Amino acid sequence: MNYPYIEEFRHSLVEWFHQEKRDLPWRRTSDPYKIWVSEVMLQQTRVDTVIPYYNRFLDKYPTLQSLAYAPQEELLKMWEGLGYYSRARNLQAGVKEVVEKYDAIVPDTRHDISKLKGIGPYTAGAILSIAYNKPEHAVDGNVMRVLSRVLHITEDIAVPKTKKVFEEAVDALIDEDYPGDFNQALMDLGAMICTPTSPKCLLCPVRDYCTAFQEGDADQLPIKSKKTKTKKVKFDVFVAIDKEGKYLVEKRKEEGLLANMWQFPMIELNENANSIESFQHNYNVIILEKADDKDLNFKHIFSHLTWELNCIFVQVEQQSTLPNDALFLAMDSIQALPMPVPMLKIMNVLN
DNA sequence: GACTCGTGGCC
DNA sequence: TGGCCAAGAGT
Repeated sequence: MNYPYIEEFRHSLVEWFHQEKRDLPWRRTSDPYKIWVSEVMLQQTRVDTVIPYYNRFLDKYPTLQSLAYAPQEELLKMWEGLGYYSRARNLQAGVKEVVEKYDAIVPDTRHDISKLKGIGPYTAGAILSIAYNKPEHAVDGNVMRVLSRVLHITEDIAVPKTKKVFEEAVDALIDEDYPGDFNQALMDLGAMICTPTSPKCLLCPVRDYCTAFQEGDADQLPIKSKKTKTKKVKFDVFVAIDKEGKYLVEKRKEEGLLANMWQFPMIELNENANSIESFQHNYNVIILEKADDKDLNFKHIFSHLTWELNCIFVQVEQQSTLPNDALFLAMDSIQALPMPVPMLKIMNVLN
């Protein structure tokens, strides 16, 4: 885009934003911490999903200090159902570093803020531009979609290197008087007008500057290569209750999928193994009775794999010590633990 | 650079 | 219904 159209583009975009921007909770504050929380929650997550989590989270942790030293189990419970749970752990680590190393002031340079856990190129630019009014790019999926159309960029946005093209484009286009509004305007435009399918070009404030609109191929952009299919993994899930009416639960490993979340014991189904024997052996219990009348069998689809879960409801007796991170707990105690959605589905059946 | 890491909504 | 997505970051 050439001068003077850049200036007209900026003005039209920011003016539209001032008129049409959505009233969102994190737009009612200038607290860098609260904007930080919102940006982390919004990573790969829809606005409508985030809103109630955001409100509850800041009610519980209104300041950097209140989050920095919160118990991790409580923190995960606040994040329960939101997904990508490492975000919560990284956010707390970053917040703790700000409290201890930066005297509880969120850094205002890309150099420093990018060192914090959980803050990558996008989140750094979002916080700097929105909270500190710094002219920094914040390129997310929305921005790549909008600018791929406006500037008719046809490189594959699934290739990481392509993001640099868009960052340089934002650097050239950004409104240095209103960088936060400019960045948010691109995102709101992507969410409300310049949508992935059926873009509302006739309502677009910058269609006069949009090459794809002129070419009539906005719905063909951006170019994005496909992903690979998800793998399937089968488990038997043992919902085991003892004589006191307590259920056997265990804490997952501290790294990887659903790290540190709680679950009913799961035995992966292999061709050469008996899951019932494995369960009794691994957890030092014997099955007294199996409830064949109950039946719960369902799939849970993650972004990169699918669980096929078959629940087995049993009464058990403990024979010796349980493995680490496994214990029998009463139902109301289990409900205070952070559990992933597939386990919450099982919990619902028990109530 | 390719994988990993959640969930709910949409068509 | 299955695939695709939605304000990415870590490894």
